Amino acid sequence: MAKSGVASRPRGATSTGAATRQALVEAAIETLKSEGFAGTSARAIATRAGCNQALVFYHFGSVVDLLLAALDQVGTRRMQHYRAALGEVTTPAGLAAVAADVFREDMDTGDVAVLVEMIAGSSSTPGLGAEVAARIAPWREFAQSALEAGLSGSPLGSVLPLGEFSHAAVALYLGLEMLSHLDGDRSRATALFDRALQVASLLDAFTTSPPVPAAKEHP
Amino acid sequence: MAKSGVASRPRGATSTGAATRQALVEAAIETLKSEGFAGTSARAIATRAGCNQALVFYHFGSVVDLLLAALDQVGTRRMQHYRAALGEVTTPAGLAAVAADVFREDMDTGDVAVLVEMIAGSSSTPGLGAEVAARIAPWREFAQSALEAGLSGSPLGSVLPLGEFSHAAVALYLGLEMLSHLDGDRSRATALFDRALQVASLLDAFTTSPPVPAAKEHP
DNA sequence: GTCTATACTTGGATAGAC
DNA sequence: GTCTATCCAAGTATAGAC
Repeated sequence: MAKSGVASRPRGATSTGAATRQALVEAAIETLKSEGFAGTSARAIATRAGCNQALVFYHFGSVVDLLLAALDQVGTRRMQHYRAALGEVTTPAGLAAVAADVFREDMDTGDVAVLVEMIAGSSSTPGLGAEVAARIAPWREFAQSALEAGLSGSPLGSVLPLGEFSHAAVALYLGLEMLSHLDGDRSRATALFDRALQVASLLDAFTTSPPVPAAKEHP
Repeated sequence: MAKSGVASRPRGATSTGAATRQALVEAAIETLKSEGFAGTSARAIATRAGCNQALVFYHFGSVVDLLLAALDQVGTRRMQHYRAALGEVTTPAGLAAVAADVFREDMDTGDVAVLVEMIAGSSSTPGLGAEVAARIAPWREFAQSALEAGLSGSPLGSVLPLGEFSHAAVALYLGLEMLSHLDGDRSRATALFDRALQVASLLDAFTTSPPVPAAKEHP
């Protein structure tokens, strides 16, 4: 009911405040990445957003609610990107290649660190755990559909227990991010994805891939 | 220097203070498990230990130093237990059975949650990351020797890149704990270990190996 | 060694001026 | 919508009595 239409805002004013709202979300994300859950206070966020601490409570009511909004943002952002990257993946090697790519990006952006910090931080705030869990669930579903897509051509697809594998995939992803972030060394994780690509390519070779209309990739 | 010998303590006195020191470490562990890194303050720990908040600083100098002592304690404790459980494992199925057992225990005790909280909490305190990383390293080494032991009889042992796999194993372990702890649902993780046991048993069957003593217990 | 008391800092949250 | 000012709770850490 508030937040209503058209917003006849005065000349030159800094928009409707939606801009600062967005700035706060973005600042919350960055603060979670670099300072962790324990270091992400209303003051720290506001400073990074270049605005006043009180605005956190005006726009979001509380710090944790802002943090959840940040988690939502990073979630939908990454999910869109993952879906696009998954694109026309139909083979194990294709899946592995995309996974390696995407993981490398996630190391660079640090987006997954936001997830990790929110999960670990959940223990300290009553009720937060359930909220975070609800926002993690889609990732498991996505992982499963990715596995299905990548193994659709392979006999493995109908044999492997994809429900359990998808859970493992999410867990592994989070664990790798956590360890890489800890010592700042992503080489171990990338080496692992390289290896996965090798194995997947081997799988491809064993699978008679009949149609596969020579992809529409462009160089 | 300090902490010197023999401590001719008065009759009936509560030992030399080593007892409260230990109580503080134990309380720190429990607080990390239930309140998370962000919720683990000197006051919270002292309350749980049944002593005064000032003793944290008397015995450990700072909260983070106590937390690191707690991490050490949980680390050596679990490492001892893991080594014992690994015992005479020489086959994939044996390894999988032990791993499932041990993970189930870790879910119950929550010891791995301490690791996870410390890793995630590292971001918020300068210098803590390196300390924690140093204490994680032994786990990767242990995982590797466990894999070597479990695959010693199998041709897989000489083919698989154990260095990379051990890193993945640690990451997976941490990730599974994190997710299980989040929604309080350990069924997904245990289902996964059950599945691993099936696969490992299959591997055993393909490997002509001498009579092997069966796993110690089964449901 | 352990406690009480206290100094100082930071954080969450609200009221009110602009 | 945004800022200043402020209240209050909680945290780290130290000093000093017992």
